[in-house]
Amino acid sequence: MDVVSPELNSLLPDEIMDTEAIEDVPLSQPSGTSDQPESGGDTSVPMETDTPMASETLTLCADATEHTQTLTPTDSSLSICSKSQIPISISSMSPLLTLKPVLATSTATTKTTDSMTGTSVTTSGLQKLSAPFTISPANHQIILNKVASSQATEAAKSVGTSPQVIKQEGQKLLVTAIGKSGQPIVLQLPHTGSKPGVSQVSGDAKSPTPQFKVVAIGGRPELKPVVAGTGNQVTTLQAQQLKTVQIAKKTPPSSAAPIKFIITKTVNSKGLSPQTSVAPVLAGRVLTQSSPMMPQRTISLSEPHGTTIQSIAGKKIAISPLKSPSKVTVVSVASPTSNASQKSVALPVNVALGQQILTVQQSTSASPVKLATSQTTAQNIKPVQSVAVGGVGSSQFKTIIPLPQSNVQQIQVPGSRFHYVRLVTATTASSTAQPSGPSTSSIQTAKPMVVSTGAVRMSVPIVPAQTIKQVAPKPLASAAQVVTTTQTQQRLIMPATPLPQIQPNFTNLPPGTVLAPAPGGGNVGYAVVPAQYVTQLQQSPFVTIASSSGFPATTGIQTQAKMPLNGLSTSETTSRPRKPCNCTKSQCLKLYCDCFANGEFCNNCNCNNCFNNLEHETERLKAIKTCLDRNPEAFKPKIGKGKEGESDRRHSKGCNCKRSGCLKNYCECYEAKIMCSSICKCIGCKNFEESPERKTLMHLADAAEVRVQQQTAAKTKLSSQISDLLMRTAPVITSGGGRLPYTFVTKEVLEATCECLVEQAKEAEQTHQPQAEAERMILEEFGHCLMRIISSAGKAKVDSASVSC
DNA sequence: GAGTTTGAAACT
DNA sequence: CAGTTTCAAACTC
Repeated sequence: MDVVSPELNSLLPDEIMDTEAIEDVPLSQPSGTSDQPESGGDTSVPMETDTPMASETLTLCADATEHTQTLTPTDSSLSICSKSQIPISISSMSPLLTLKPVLATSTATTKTTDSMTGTSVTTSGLQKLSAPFTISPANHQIILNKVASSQATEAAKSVGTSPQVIKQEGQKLLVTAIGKSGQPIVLQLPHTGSKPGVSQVSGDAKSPTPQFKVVAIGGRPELKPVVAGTGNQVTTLQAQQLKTVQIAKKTPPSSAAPIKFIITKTVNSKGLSPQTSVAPVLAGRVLTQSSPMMPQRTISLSEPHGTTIQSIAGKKIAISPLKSPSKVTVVSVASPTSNASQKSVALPVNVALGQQILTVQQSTSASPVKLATSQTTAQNIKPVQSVAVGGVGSSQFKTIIPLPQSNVQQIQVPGSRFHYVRLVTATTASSTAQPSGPSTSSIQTAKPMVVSTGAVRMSVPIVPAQTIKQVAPKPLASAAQVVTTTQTQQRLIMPATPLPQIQPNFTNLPPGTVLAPAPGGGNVGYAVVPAQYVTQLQQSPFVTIASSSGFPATTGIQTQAKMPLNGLSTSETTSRPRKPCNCTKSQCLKLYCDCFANGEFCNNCNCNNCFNNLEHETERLKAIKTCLDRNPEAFKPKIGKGKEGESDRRHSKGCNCKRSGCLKNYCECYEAKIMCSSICKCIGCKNFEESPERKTLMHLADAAEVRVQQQTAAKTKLSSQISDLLMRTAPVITSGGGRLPYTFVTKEVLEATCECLVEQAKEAEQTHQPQAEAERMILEEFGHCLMRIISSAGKAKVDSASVSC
């Protein structure tokens, strides 16, 4: 069941690689406290799910109020409450339930709502979900009660907690709690249990239409029943559609990691294919059901480290960047095709929690990442390329998002760090099992990848750069590829379909790279979108990815990576608005364009005929490929550390200046505020340590800077003085010094003055004075009024002074 | 703001 | 790899 290769596993953080939960089905107490500092600052994150179906709701409630979710619709229901007395009850026809609750205390409330269909997902304050379970075979319900923390901690022991397995008639519900904070709780409801040691009882043959209606997690009082159909009946019965709802729960700073729930529902609308596979991926874990012949349904409830919320329903994807430290971008892609025989959603999610990676993969290969993969899925697995580009300690995540037919919509919530990407995969009727697709064996490359069956595939690996460096830099088989680069920024790549024709070397992909499907090719492309550029995409209908702003630059390399030529720090560069380009002929697809060279999309630029945007994914991809072909390091920072042992930054290639003396910004070294080095080929260089010209220039620059600072300070001081003066003079001075003249212009005075002016105007009108004369008369009267006011003011002041004296 | 200078990128 | 051209930023007026 493991999909992650051992070597990769070894590289992954413990939190991510804690996969024992899945395999170890035995019950275990939820782990203890979460070490996760992440705050629950974000209280709610709206999620958007596309649910063509009627509203379906899965509710997990953890709030103080006692919520008992009992989903006892016809078939099955899932209800999880984390309240102390609140049970998690799961009822399905033939469920095999594995519950691995993580001890997570989260107060964050996440709500996902599908306005279209009314599907809503709500997660709130899910607190320690823990055993014991209460299983009532009679009504197919499993009640998971919150266990006292002490129990949980004991059972949890160090980090991981063994999963709790509840067997119930062939279906299983996996609630996986990862011992460490930040790890997901996965609830999986495969129709048939394939795991050893788990009694596999076929679902109730009489089970009604298999449906999962789980949408709400958290403290929403109104809980809707979750209906989970048995996997057995899927074949021709009800129209099924794949629905995936992922709910992320935020974790308060002190509490355990937030819980993210992913609920995936596969609904075959046409019932064309008996095989329906849903591979929910939660917090880096993918639980897949493997039942070759049986339709699969998986409900995954995961608790991500961060506040990420994923809502995947049908065709929509919600991506929510997290607050640091859990800088996680979650991307979900679902593209159920109406008549696709197999509708599967693979939601492999690699979530980097801070520096952590959560990798969820769907494959049968034994990898540290544990997942339940349906065999049927394997049959239908299409090649999925998940590229994890992790910059060394990069402070940002980049996301490569499969762009299904350019149907990516950005959903952004103002004021929220959560960014959502809606990926609408073009409907392909041929999503049926594709033998030509990557074989399962290829998928089993034991490399971090995510393979999903059906038309939709998702892979969201986020690899911390420092954690993984060269995992699979080499292009892999078409089926699955994992590319890990030492890019300074982390990227999130979500392949949704077979690899596009253009497969540039991801190792050097620039941030913001969009890997688009080849023209006329597959319906899915790749978009590499740096998180910090999400804002650039607000106007873009395609992709939205958000990033957390608080990514700290952990390493010098990282800082340098984000340090453009100007030598600014990462925070500086990210916070400072990028200078707009003015390209006219390059279409912003050549390195002439700074935006393109920096891996950014043009935004608010002055360029003409710009192709450096998501609207021109293909062209941009080609351009990137061209640049990489020409120079594999074209998109790498030019300013990096020097030779080993050298701490000073230096230009990677050196400059070639001839006339500027390397003392103008023409020189890239000078522009980066670094001195030329031995690798420079400049002529007449004056940009060296002892250069008098350089010193003079530096002094001048310093002097200018000081001057600017002084001017700024002077302006500030002057402004402050003016404000202070106004503040002091505005109010009437009643004691001592009297009042300034204008303070005598009270309302009454104004009214009187106006009356005088009006009277003067009337008089002029009555006397038939010309307009000019009338104006003169009025102005004259106004002058008289002013004189009287001033006179009165002076008199009053004198009187006041005399009185005071 | 227009024109010039400059050097990296692109091209041959 | 070197020479040339293209390009956009930097700079000057």
